[in-house]
Amino acid sequence: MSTRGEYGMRLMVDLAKHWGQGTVSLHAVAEREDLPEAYLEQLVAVLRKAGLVNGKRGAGGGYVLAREPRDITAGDVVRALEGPIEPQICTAEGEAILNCVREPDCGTRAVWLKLQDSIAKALDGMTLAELAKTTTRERVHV
Amino acid sequence: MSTRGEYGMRLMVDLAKHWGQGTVSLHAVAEREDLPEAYLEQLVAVLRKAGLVNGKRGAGGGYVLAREPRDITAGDVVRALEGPIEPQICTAEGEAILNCVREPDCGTRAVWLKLQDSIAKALDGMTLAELAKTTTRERVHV
DNA sequence: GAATTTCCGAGCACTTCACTCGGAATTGTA
DNA sequence: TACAATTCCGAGTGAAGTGCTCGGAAATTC
Repeated sequence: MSTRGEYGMRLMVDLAKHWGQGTVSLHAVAEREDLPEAYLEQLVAVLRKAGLVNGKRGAGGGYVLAREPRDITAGDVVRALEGPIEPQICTAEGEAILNCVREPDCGTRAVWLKLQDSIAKALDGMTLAELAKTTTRERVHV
Repeated sequence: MSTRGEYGMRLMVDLAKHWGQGTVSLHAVAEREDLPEAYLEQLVAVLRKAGLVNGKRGAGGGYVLAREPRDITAGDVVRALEGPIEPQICTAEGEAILNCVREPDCGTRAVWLKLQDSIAKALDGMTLAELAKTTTRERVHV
């Protein structure tokens, strides 16, 4: 997981916190979250193309979540920024690609399938609405 | 997850399959698994330093698992080859490092903590013994 | 028309990935 | 003792990805 996912998530959670309050400029987000603004521009472009945010140009413009915070999951954000959740090539999400040359049902495939499933369940189970109003201490019990 | 993890896992599962049959040469593994032998050399060096395999030099030499297959988990292998399981800096395994500048309990931290926990549980729950004797179709139900 | 803001593309230093290569040290076998 | 098979070790390399910066065009509001 790179900073793309981290920064992007911070950005999206920030937008979720300001849901219903009109557009939010990247400048404001960058300052609040202490992130490089020019870099955020790149990331938000990807999120926009993925249909997760809408941008409005001009003075007083900014970004808004394209859907309600409760309808956007952490999985949506991660998938947009880091690509599909697939630890290995032989576990592509959606398609069943088998590239294990010698054995089509190699034992190691089980590892990646289970891992992928585990990651996807964890990320798809969290919505921006939850993340926006909850602190770590309350939510996570490791 | 890079090919280091994939190749390394295939290597370890192969060794597990030949557990009790003496040493296995990298040449044999590379041929069976259709992997670049010279590259495997690098990976197995890491696994050896991590105490997961033992090497024996000379003709008829090769590698053996350092412990019984049921005492080595997929998590051991991944951690050795890909580093500690930590999706973000702020979720280092073992230590509690907080580097979120503005908010020490930022909401996004919950994402990474939950994700990390999920990955670790999945990987630490699979042993080489299981993987060695089971095919994908039997084990995984996605 | 001027300030603000999103859009867009290019570029850049750095690191990692996925290897290859050459060679030394060790061990079994003929 | 020669030799082949191995593990060990370090260095190097091309391609890709990371994490940015920069310049500028287009749209919108005041």
